[in-house]
Amino acid sequence: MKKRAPEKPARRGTYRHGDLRRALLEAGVALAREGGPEAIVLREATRRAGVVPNAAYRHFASRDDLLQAVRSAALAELARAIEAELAKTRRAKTLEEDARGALRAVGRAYLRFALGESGLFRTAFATPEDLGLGPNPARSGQSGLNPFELLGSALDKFVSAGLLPPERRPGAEFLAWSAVHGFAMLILDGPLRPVPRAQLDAIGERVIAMVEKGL
Amino acid sequence: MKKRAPEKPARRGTYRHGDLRRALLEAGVALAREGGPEAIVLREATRRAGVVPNAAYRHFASRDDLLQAVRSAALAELARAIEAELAKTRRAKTLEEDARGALRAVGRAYLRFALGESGLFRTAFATPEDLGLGPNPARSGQSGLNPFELLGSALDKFVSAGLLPPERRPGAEFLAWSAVHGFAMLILDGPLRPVPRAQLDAIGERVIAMVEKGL
DNA sequence: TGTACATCAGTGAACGCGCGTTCACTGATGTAC
DNA sequence: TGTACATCAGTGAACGCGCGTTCACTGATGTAC
Repeated sequence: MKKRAPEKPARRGTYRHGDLRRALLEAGVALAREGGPEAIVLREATRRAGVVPNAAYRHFASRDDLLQAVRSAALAELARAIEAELAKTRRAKTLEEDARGALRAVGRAYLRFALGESGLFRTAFATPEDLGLGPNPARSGQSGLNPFELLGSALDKFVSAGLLPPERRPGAEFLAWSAVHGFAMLILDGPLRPVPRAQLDAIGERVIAMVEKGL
Repeated sequence: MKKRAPEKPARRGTYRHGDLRRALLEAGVALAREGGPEAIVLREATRRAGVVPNAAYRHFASRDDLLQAVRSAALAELARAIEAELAKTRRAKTLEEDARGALRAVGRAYLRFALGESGLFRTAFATPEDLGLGPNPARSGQSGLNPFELLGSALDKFVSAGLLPPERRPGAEFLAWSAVHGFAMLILDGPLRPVPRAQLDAIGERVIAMVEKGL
């Protein structure tokens, strides 16, 4: 029984909103954070922005257009989370330690984001029109790399360190990504949901170790 | 622009249907096969069964009740697919070869099912109330084992063959499952969707190899 | 074997829901002269 | 500096959609006597 805000706009004072596009996008991100992609509801976003429902159409062509914008924002937030974890781990003594550290950091950050921001995580992977492995500033962190590219650069280090034969480098992203992504999915809407967090973290470490060893 | 069947029941002759519960379940499975869990629509199932919409409530408490029944059927079908693949691979010379063969069979069947029956696959993992790793005849194949248990028994062979230290056996299902499940998800509604099938199969083999090596 | 009756599977009609989206509008802003 | 006007952001009202679900009903079946 959610209390429902009145359909009419909240008080605003000015006739013009000023920055409605940004307000709608932020409302969309908030909705996604709270309830995943299906919680991104045009009318609710306009309610939160204090504006009449159809006003959204000045800034987004459709509900899906808003969804895709939120999705990009979610990917960018994931990229920043990975970057932050990488920054904590930098500077190992050997190339090998450095490479291993980077891959584990990417994996850990990915899993932490999936569990801690599950709404945004699910939104980031909501069935997309543009699948977007390629460079895209709207989906990148401060480094200008998106999550996929960040994983790729960790794998490049594996090659540099001699831990991964160059001929197995192409496509290696998908191996690592599959393991960690699958684990996240089994938790988020799969059979691992009831397992307590501490135990999940332990299995998560094993998943990452499996990738490291199995690549 | 789907053509819409008339809401009124198709001709039937008899007032009683005879086996409406089964008919609704089968319609539900067909819908899931065609379009995944969200395609399981009560009214459409009753249309296909040639019955008025509310007749469904004689046999299912709600739409979700039907969904869960379809979900169990989908899991059972997955179990049978795995069993079929296992049956093809049986009888290797050594325990070791046998174990590896079993694990690869499970992985291959899982991926083939995910790609070939993506609607049922997604339904099998639609967010569940009963998460169901435990034994459940409605979700099992001929062996009486459900998909999770079939994976488990392949891993038991790894332990018997000395390929996996017994202390790492608990939870090993989740490692293997994560990798293969994640790969399936990246294809079904993730960034691997546009990749051609042949290439996916190749990466799939590498994912399974990673699990085998990384466990 | 025949009839009365309880059972309950399927019918008929109707709800409310909240959404995305369209249309014709109004009124604030900023630019051209 | 002052006014006329085009622009276009936000308003107001309304749709249709198809769904899941509820209610009071009808009519076939099978069982008890």
